[in-house]
Amino acid sequence: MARWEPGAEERLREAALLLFDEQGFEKTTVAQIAERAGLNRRTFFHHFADKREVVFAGQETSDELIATAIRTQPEGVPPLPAAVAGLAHAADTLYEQYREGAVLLGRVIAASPELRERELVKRAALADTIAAALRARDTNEPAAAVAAWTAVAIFFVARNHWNQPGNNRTLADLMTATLENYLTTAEGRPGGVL
Amino acid sequence: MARWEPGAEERLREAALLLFDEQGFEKTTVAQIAERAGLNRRTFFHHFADKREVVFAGQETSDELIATAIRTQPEGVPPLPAAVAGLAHAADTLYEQYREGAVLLGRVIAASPELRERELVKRAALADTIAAALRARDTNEPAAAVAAWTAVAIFFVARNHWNQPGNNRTLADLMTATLENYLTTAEGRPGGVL
DNA sequence: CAGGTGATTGCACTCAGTGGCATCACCGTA
DNA sequence: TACGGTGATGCCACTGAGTGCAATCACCTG
Repeated sequence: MARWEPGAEERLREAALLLFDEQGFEKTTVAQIAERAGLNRRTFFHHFADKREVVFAGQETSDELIATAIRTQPEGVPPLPAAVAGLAHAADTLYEQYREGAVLLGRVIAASPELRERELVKRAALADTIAAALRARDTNEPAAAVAAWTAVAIFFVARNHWNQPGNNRTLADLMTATLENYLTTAEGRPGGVL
Repeated sequence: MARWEPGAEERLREAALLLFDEQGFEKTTVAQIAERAGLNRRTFFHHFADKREVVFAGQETSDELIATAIRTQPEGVPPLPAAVAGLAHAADTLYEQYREGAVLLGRVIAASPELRERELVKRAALADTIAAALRARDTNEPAAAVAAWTAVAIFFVARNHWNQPGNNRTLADLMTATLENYLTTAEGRPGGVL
């Protein structure tokens, strides 16, 4: 007989998400999360660096995958389409599986300023990864940074659609459409609404 | 004779910046800041909502100014150039005065993850303002969000150059140059005629 | 069976942030 | 001059996040 029930981390994550959804992130204490998971407050901090991390854990963006997906785009492809294509490829591999939990997750994050703040950090890290990959394709530094942030914006705009309860298009599909729409709209031509 | 020395808020800000620069943000306690400013710990929180805010206070982005600057761009101008032009116009009015303090401020923020995190929140708020202004110019929703984040990226890339000790170009000038460079290299349109 | 490993726990601590209340110069008004 | 309101400041006590350290104890290995 095991001394501890297995899956402590998963239990903590689940308890946290439910409590955050019920009471809000700010009104939920780590002690409550631990108690619902049948664990000690101290144990929570052995699994997650802080209270916010429990929401984002498991969403490792796999920098390696994204970077190589961008680097291996055909040579002639300009930076922004290359970044979006690489990101879309990686997104299909990484994100498509989370589809069920994504709605709850999105609601919880949207409801809390502190969690939105942490998500921005993830965004920035993603942008840095993309920018580095673009520089490796000989894009100059300022353009790489700007294109990276544009690609990230496209990713999150697409993800917000993908998150919608009724949606059944793939994330990669939505990203391509968002890029298309952005480029045609930015040029001032009518049409192309996502 | 006044009961209190005037300029408490300014004294707190100055003490905080110096201490952050000397010891780092994380190793500095609010009690230390207050003590150096000759004030009570509690008083600090009467002036600033939290420890991070003392760094960003006074950098109000004046949403109103930016929004109108974007909205009043000539009608034919497409979203991204309109956003950048409006932002550049507002930047000249708002930022050019802070030039002296900007180097120290930049160094302090760059050195602390917590402060970089807070700066991202300001970025996101700026992007929301810009996106709203673009929608008011009849840009469709997804394109407005993407163009807004691109404009913000251009702004911060330009600001990093502007922050450099040797620099003597204006922020607006650098923004225009960054946009120019981005359009010619990143989106794959020869000549960069957006 | 002895010893090491690792997940868990308990305790005590620092520090951010908050709420409530007291203080007291200053200002306007009677 | 007196009086009451205002607002910046100070003090006390509290909650809760996050940390350091040591102890526990099932399980594994030699």
